Amino acid sequence: MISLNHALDIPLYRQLSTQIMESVVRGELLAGDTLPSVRALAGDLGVNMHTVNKSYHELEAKGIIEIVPKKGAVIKAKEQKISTKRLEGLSDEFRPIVVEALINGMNQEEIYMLITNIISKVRED
Amino acid sequence: MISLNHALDIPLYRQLSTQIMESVVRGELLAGDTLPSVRALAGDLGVNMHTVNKSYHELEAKGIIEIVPKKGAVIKAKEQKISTKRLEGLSDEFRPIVVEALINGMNQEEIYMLITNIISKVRED
DNA sequence: GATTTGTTATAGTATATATAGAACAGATAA
DNA sequence: TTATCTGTTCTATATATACTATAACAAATC
Repeated sequence: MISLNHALDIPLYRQLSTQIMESVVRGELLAGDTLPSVRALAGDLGVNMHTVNKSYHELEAKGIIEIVPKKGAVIKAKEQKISTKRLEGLSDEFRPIVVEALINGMNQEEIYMLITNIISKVRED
Repeated sequence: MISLNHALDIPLYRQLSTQIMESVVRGELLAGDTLPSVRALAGDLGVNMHTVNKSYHELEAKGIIEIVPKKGAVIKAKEQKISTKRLEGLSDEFRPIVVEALINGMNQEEIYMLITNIISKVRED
């Protein structure tokens, strides 16, 4: 179930993208599955159609779904090997948070455990 | 040396905060050291005084520096144990990026290696 | 033929980011 | 003491982003 929180300082369209990605990671959404139409999902979530549309296009840019005009959004098969470019992008995103962890006194091992806990949580929910 | 990139979609004040935190992690800035005045640093970096001021207050909110009005910004001693609240905050920040890594085909071990590489880079620079 | 689809366009509001200039009061240095 | 520097506060402007709202279009579907 998807739930958006207007109180967070995380954009609604991004919250939606992340939750759809988590569903894919959990195996709830499989390659070939179709996402609801932008209007239908917007109605369910109580947000504007354009907000859902923005999320879908973000997911398409990440290579997670394929949007077929006049038809729908389909989950793509997971990639086997991560591209160097995407790996660099992830590194840039991880870096400032890793720095924050280090400055708060966490060592490498503790960061590993935090990552492990997060992966468990994602798979649980 | 601090360098801000106007082309990135990362706010200037946040780029500054992150780079100061990296200097602390590297041991270039030690507890008790004083940061340049907001006007002086703004002049060096070619940005507005308020931008530096916002960065300093962000660092103060994170517990990294202490701003003494009319005097300056001083690096605080590193905390020994991370608080539960801050750990939850870090978890929330890590989560969407971990999900992105997983969805791009990375497994736990590969994420570990990425973290290790990032830590090395931060300490090198 | 009617509905649904993603797309495109226009418009409005709110917030965030960054700049600019001015003024204040306290601390520091000459 | 005087002058300078400090962080703070205020007003103002410009731009970008986020979100909503409404409308219309053409193609696919029922």
